[in-house]
Amino acid sequence: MSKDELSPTPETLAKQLKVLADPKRLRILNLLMSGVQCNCEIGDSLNMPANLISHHLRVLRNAGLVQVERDALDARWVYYSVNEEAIQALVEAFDAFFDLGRIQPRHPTCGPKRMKGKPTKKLIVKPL
Amino acid sequence: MSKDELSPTPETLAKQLKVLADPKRLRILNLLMSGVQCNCEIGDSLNMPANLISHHLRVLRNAGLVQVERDALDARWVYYSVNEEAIQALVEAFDAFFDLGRIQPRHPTCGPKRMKGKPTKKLIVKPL
DNA sequence: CAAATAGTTCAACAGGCGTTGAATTATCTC
DNA sequence: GAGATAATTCAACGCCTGTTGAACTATTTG
Repeated sequence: MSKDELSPTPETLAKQLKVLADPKRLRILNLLMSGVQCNCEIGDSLNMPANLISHHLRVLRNAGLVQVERDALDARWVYYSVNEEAIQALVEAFDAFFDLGRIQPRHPTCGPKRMKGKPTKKLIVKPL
Repeated sequence: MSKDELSPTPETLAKQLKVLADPKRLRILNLLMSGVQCNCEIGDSLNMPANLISHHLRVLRNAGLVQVERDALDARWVYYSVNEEAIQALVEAFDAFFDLGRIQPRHPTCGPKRMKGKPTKKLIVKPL
């Protein structure tokens, strides 16, 4: 049985995917899921300038995918971590949208006029 | 037990998500999964010019997410359909990358110097 | 208080890409 | 063959955004 969550609208899903559709942001997320959290550590691993990391982390934070903490002993250090609930919700939305169970058989309302009687028969022939 | 597929590299996943991170392309995919397949029908449903639809369908086709057929009786009509195997693989890659089971406990290699002994204790305090 | 450190913010540039309108191709009808 | 139809391709514009370097804030150290 396929998932019974209602799939999100294309607009909202596209907005979330736009945040993820960047290699460096995904590399940052990848590190965060591996337990790396210090901002400077991310910069070292990815060979990225600190300000660029700040920028991408801000995008991820605005999307609610990432959380921030400050070190209690030395407030200059900040630690980022993945928001598990948000990731969970995102995966569910993605899976619901692309659930293969949603795929319906073809039912075109247009096409050659003479096909009016039985419009949904064999097609193919030339793959273009 | 979580999925045992190895998660894709951030670069390859970002490339695939870039294709999906567009509202109109997602709306097209949404229609294709609902059984609508005629190019003109998509244009009617979405109030989009035909050439723009062609453009987006090309992007989706280059990504392998969509297939094309021509009408056997009237070759002017083309019908698009979702490539189920590609969608399946995409969902699996997405789920594998964002599998919460991948999340490791924090193990920072940097931080305040005096914390050298036990670096991974309580932090939080100010949410910034 | 001055210097150093971790991180953020700002301004500006450059490339990519979605959008648009017109031209082009391919096919079918009369 | 002429005209109509479905779709694609082409050229051009404009905006969004990732990137860069410098300035700025906040905090800690000596």
